[in-house]
Amino acid sequence: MRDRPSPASRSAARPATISIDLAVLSPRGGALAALLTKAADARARERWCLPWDVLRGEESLSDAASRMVKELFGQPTHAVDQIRAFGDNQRHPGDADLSVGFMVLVPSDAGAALGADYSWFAVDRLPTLPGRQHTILDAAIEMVRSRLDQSPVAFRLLTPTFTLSELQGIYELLLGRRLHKASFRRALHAAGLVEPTDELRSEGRGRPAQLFRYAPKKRRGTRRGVRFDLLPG
Amino acid sequence: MRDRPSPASRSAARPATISIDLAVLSPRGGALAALLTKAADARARERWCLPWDVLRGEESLSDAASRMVKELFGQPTHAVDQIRAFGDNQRHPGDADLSVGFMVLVPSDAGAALGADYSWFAVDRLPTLPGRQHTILDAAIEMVRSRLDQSPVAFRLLTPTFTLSELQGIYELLLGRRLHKASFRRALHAAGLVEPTDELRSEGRGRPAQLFRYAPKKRRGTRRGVRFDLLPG
DNA sequence: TCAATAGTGTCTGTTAGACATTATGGA
DNA sequence: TCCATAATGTCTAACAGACACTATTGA
Repeated sequence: MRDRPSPASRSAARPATISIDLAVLSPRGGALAALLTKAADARARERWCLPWDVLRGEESLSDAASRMVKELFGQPTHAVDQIRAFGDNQRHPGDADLSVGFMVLVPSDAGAALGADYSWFAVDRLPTLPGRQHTILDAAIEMVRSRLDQSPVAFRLLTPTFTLSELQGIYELLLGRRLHKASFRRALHAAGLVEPTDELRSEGRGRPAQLFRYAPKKRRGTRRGVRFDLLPG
Repeated sequence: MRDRPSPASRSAARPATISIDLAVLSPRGGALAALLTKAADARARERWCLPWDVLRGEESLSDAASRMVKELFGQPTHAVDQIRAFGDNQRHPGDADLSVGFMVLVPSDAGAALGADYSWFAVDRLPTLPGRQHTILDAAIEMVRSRLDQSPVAFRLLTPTFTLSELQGIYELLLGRRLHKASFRRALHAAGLVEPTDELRSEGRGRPAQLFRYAPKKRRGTRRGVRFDLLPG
């Protein structure tokens, strides 16, 4: 590259097959879970893997991922975020040369119409996955955690209206750490991310909780990211 | 995807050519600059573009990027970070179906041996680039900015030893905002990222500055990212 | 001596983190 | 009534942000 690359060196290009792999994350039973699907491997054993497909025709990467999400969940379109490309020599169920991973966050009520080949697994209780897909899933989890305090990813894991305890639960799930309730609410109020509805929800015994919706105020004056108070543990 | 994809639908795969594109960033003349190279386009006009190459053989993505960096800069190996894959229908100089962008951060003294086909351009004074590479460069700049307070990217833009004013200059460059000197140093000390050497550097007139090196302490007790004080402006 | 840059001490308003208390439902 | 959960008020230590000052060199 110190000299301009010769046409000869560039001709070493090898056409490659590209897959799109989805890391679909959702809160299930108090834990962060990933959506896996059953696939028979070469020896006809049943194995679990991430939902994936090959990239078609002139389709763009994000269009392909959105199409797959629509096929999985139907009309309500969930946002997709590209993680990155994964091209090391790890195993992929489609033997793709290159896989582009996408992170999809869905609320706990999504996926009711999924077929029997699909199941949710808590991310700390995963079955064995093809090596590359395991890497993709790890990267997705790290991505959602790292974005927690900069972007409203938590709300994509919640139904349109939610209680503040549910919201706090999402943060605790992703941070793996208990948060302080009063400080959490104060920080949330300062961030101006939610607004109350006039509905309440009674959750067994105890005082009913007010329902909130995600309603970010235009711009918060402070440069700081939304940082929430942590318990000493 | 609600039903398992049929072999027929998966057979729609189209072999693709993949390029590796480098967004090499470095501080030059008080501004953040990108390394571009001259390339003749189809009509033999000279155009500038990011350094790129096709992905070869069984080479992994990061190996390919590292190889390109080594070819550009020689022995001292600079770290590479993948940005993401770029596959939309924007123009690429090699007409690659898919391009994987990498961010490379190099100090201001790197690149002395680069050929005449290479030149640094301040990122706010760029020539016209192929559309996809412009997108890659924008993503690289956003990436380095977003990582500033979470990971030690600033030190990769500095020589091994540096003055605190130089370090502060890097932060100001990337944040596009002046910082408060005393607060910057206090926050830096609290973060435990640097240690003084016993050398001084005299920079024209004024008191000579102590040289520091990057030496992160194992773990800072605070959960917070390294956040530096900002001037009101 | 002046100018210019390096580096430090201290003050203050804000807030993270913790405590305690009240509110409101179900069993 | 008791208990469980929701929601709010207040205290305190820590710190962001700012100001003012000292230190050390070249011109």
